[in-house]
Amino acid sequence: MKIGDKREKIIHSAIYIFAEKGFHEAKISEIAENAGVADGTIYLYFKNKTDILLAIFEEEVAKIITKINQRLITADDPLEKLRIFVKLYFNMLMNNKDLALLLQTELRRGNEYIKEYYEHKFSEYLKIIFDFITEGQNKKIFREDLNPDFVASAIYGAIDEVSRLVFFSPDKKYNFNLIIDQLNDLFIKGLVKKSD
Amino acid sequence: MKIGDKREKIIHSAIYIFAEKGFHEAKISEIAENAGVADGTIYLYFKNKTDILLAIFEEEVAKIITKINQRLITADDPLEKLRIFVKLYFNMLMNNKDLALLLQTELRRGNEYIKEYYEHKFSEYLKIIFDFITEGQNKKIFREDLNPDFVASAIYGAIDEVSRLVFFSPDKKYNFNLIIDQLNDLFIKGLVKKSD
DNA sequence: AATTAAAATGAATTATTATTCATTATTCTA
DNA sequence: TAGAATAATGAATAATAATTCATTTTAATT
Repeated sequence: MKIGDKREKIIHSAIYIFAEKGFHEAKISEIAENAGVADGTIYLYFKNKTDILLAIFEEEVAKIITKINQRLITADDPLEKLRIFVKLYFNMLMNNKDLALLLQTELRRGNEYIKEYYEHKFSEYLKIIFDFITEGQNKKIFREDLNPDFVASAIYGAIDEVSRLVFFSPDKKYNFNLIIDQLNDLFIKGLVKKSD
Repeated sequence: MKIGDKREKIIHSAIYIFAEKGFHEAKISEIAENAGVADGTIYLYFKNKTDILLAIFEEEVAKIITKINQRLITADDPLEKLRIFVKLYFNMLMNNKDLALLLQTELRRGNEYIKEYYEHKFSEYLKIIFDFITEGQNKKIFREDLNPDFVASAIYGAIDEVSRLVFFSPDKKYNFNLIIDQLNDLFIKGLVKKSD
């Protein structure tokens, strides 16, 4: 086994077990078993249980933010940026269910260690949206009367909750592209029927 | 002290402590101390720690749903129902910060005991929105191409996340009525500037 | 192949807290 | 008001699970 592989394995087992049971109900011994290592081995790679959670946030969230930002700089129309963001972010959630559930539950906790992280890193997420909203307002494409902070939170929260609808309706077969289009449509055009 | 008062006191202390620390970090002894009773007393009113959490969900969420439904039947325009819902629900979150934080964190957990509750009771929330959305579509007020399930989740998630923005920006003084108006505006008219 | 160094193990330890229950206080009843 | 019944207490118990570390295994070096 390559160096570094073991750490990766532990991280991925932890994402899975944390998502499955929640941080506190997840036992180190379960993570170790799932990763195929001994309990003690985990402590060679991580200071303690919390340290695993923080490593997941630090590393995995950073990957996502980087990926989204890289894609967004290829567009310059704010409307297109919104569409790209919704598509990328929603698809990312769908393709990383365990990580998504973990972020959605544990990132919300009030724990001191997480709170610090939350306030710092989570705002980067919102900043991505905030930026193309204000850009759109400056370019007179988006309405200027809406506070971009509220809009950023609203869009983020909406995507998040719709992803949970999908996760918790395992019986239903959803068309992800349809969901993405409809979310964009709702944000862009609103609910009300156009009088044409 | 009146009969029943003690149970109420424990419930309210639990809401406070659970919201502050999270369910698992909250100690029975802390809840007892805050409520001004002995640790053992809590077990005269509740089977165990989880039972307190479930009681909070059962009782407090039921109150909210009842209140919203009672108010909604006084309106018949779906657009007005949307406005009423957003206003009532957002204000409820603002006026019950501890309960709001508790619902937002613990209701998302994957625990078996909560999952059962979540799937049953949480859907009642979404059903409220779902109903006036479909009503609006049937009356040709709302666009019919949007899946009302997605819209319900999106609206719920948006309000929830904006409430967290407010909770976690204690320095900023937000005008709640402005937020409510802007949320409604976003849902109803969308982001894009009207070409007039 | 022998020696040293690094990595991994998992049983034992430790710390934490939910829960119990023998005891005490309070309230009710006749 | 005495005696029974009910409610409350909180120190002791029990259960759980994170963490440690003496020992073993594997890898690297000469």
